[in-house]
Amino acid sequence: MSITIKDLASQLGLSPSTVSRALNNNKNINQATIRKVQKLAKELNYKKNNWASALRTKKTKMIGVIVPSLKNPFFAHTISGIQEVANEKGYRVMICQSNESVELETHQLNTLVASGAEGILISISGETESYEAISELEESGIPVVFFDRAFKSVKANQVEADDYGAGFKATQHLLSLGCRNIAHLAGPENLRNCLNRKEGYLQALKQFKVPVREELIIEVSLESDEFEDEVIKKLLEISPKVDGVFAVSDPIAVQSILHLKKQGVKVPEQIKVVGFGNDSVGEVVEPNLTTVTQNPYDMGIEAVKLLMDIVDNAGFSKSVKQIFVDAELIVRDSTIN
Amino acid sequence: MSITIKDLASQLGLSPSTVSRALNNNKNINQATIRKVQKLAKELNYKKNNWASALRTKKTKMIGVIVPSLKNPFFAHTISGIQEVANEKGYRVMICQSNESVELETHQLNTLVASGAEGILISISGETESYEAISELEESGIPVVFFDRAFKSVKANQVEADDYGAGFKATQHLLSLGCRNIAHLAGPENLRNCLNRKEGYLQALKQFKVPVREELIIEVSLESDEFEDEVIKKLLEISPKVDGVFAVSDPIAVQSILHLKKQGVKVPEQIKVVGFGNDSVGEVVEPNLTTVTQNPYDMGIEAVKLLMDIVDNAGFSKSVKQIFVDAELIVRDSTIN
DNA sequence: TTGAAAGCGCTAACAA
DNA sequence: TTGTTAGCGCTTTCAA
Repeated sequence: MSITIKDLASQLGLSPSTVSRALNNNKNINQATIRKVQKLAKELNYKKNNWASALRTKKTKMIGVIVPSLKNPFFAHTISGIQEVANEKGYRVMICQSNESVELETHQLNTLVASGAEGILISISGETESYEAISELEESGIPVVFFDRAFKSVKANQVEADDYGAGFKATQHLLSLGCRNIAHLAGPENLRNCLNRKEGYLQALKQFKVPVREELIIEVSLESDEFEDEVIKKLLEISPKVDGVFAVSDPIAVQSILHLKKQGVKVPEQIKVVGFGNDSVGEVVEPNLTTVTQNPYDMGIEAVKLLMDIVDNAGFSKSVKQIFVDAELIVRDSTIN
Repeated sequence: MSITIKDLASQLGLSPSTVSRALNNNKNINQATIRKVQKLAKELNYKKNNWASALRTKKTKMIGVIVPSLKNPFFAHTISGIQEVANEKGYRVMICQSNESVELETHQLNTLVASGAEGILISISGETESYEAISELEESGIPVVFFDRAFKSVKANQVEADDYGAGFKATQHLLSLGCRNIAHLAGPENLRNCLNRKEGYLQALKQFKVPVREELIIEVSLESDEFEDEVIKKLLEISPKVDGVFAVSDPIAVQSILHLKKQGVKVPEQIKVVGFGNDSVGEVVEPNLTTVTQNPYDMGIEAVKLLMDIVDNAGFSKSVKQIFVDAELIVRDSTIN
């Protein structure tokens, strides 16, 4: 079929090992030979067989990434960061989606292992509650780094947005504008970062000595398609009247704004809204959405760097690193007029 | 390191070949043996080494996808469709981004080949002008299917939106609403689908006997970040006054609306705007954007099906298939009040 | 129904 | 600096 090292070797009257060395720019080899070999390789359009090489060296030069969904721009950006750095270091990246399903997630994990991923970056699905499948991986020597979403109870290598700080900043912003009845549209309880955003919200209230009211915290699905009129109705029935909303994500915040406007509520005059994540929709909705940004691209870069460090120093460092990527408040029209 | 067929064999007192057969559910083998082997495999958490297997069988069960950018939701959706079908058929998918650069694109192509992709799905970068690198692939026996973006001059297997029909529908919609001075914000000339959208625009004008005016066709970058005030200024200086805009993409259309509003122009009263692609931003901008949708998910599915057909009947069918996925007009507030 | 042996393409000791 | 040899883990003849 396609051309192999053996073919090159026989055409040049060299041994396969010499050709291999020449192709890999080995130092103990004649420069002239290198040129000769590489010239013919190019001519014949030789392409190295990565698996044969991987089989021999046990280095696949491949890492895996599992995200809940590529359709989420946040992950699209993270992956761009990951690929950027990985490719620079000569690593390929295999991207999988879990579609927020544990079953699929486990399947993808297995596939990645069977394909010889040297390390795995994962942002767990909303459903995932057990760390078992993943800890098994680590025991078998494949390092794992969590990014964006991790387990709340497990100490593991991870890179996260500083969700706590971000939730705090968002809420503080509303408080400093005079809001005292701030609702929080919260994400699922099992996702640590959603939880942390909520913690930030609670902490900010505490610091401003505003009592927490449970009815102001409404759990919503992260799928903004599933956003329901119900949520806004519930919100508007609360008394004393809600004057600020901190939403767990920008799409949710945008949906809220759209629904609020439909109900005749003026944003920001009557209710101020802050989102989370600096999604592009926030720049389009009117009023433009105030939000906190998580710098997904940077997060991807931090995550893959951490993973590569571990992969390169295989086995070393029993310690665990947790990196927080700073969040930043972006003030737009949905809170200030 | 990790557990191999040999390990299983020695623990069971069987030969590696028997174990291999048992794991692959070969028919010429005792059912009891199969059970025994698979039980132990599960116990010891055996994971097949895909490369070793690929090296032997020449079947990698892997296909590659190259897209300009994952950040473009269109491609994110297409890829979801691709992965869905591919995974169902037991294929893995390797996703690469070209970042709209030919150089990177070629590099990714090489990597995919070296990694043993059995077929490649590609949506070419805005820069790519030569078909050479890709035809080389096909000669070496790796089938290629283009999707969404292909070369205008080359007959190849491809799945595209019916850009022509979509451009026609969009323009026809504006014409039927009474617009007679319709500007077209066009994409780069080397992308066939951009060209086809323009052709649809031209054809619709012709059918309505509206003369084409070159100054109404303004070429813009596809990167909506790079959208310039200039474009709108130029647009507003044209006389007789522009009363409709057909933009090559939704982000461009949205940018236009935002800039028009900034200039005090009322949409749709003074200028009606139609986009292309049914991007989520279109549902958020005010007025909501009228657009034509390309069904990216379906396109991904069609493309991967076509590829898998070719891969499965390797070498067969010297003929070339071109599939057009129907586009559909979605009327919203940016054209009707 | 099972086993022995060979080989996919590559690389790394070791020897020359 | 180059060649010889062996083997990564798997599958597949061929023989038993």
